[in-house]
Amino acid sequence: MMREFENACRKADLKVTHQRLEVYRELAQSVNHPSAEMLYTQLIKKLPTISLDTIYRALATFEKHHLITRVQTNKSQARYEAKMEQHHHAVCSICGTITDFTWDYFDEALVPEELNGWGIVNKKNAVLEGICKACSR
Amino acid sequence: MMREFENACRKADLKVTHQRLEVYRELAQSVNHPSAEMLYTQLIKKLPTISLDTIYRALATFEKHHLITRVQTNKSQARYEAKMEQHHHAVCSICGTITDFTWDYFDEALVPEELNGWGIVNKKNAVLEGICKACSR
DNA sequence: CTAAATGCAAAATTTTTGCAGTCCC
DNA sequence: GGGACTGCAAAAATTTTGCATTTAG
Repeated sequence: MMREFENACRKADLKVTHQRLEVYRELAQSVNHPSAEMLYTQLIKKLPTISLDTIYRALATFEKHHLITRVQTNKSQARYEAKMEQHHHAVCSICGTITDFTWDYFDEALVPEELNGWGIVNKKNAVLEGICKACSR
Repeated sequence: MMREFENACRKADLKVTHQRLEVYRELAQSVNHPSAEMLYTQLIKKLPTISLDTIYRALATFEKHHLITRVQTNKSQARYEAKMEQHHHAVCSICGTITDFTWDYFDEALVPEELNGWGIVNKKNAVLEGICKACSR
């Protein structure tokens, strides 16, 4: 996985630095779509000298080169994910947890006629909102 | 429309103030899913003494009472809309414009089995990303 | 060696809060 | 009149930037 990432960096003319590798590794291992701050809290344990702005810069760079995705949220903090395969999100309104899921039926659907003149559609995602099992007790 | 809003406020025990009415009116008239800042720029023309924090507070209050919606974006600024009928968004990656559309086929679809154990789904939305007509030249 | 990346500090942006005064109900 | 709301100012939270130094290629 890290091998793939390194190759993607080289292909994009990005230098493979220790910090970038660790930021990516931490993000890829996370299941919780972390923010820059959350990554920082984790990373500083292993890399005591890493700075928050390096993480911001790494994330922005990765996103620009489509190595990671900035997740759509309605919270003030930006959150990220390394998973690039087509998938969707279910967001708990109480705890804010974002759960990934796949939905072939949706992926195969054609966009409505209403959008025919809109432009070029590159990405099509579903966002569900509700209350997760854990919070509904 | 403003009448409806006033009633909704009373039902929610919210005082109907001049500022709140104007914030709501401006948002309801906007087609561009504005941010607090954008609303402020508009509103100050008519209400020279209104402050930005009042707008933030009004928006937060309206959202809490489900009178408006905070739109999911991957930009740092929060954006809002007054339209509460079920609809979806197409976002232009270049200019950031958010276009509303309806999609009955999607609305009627059942969520995938994979999500059966997740919890209670309250809302189901599609977000398309692409390049709008104007930007694709 | 050189351009790009990092760390530090400082600034910019966006949002929230405390408090005194004002206004709706 | 009383509690909710507003405006002001100040703070908090989040993100970006300038610059000297370090590092990957």
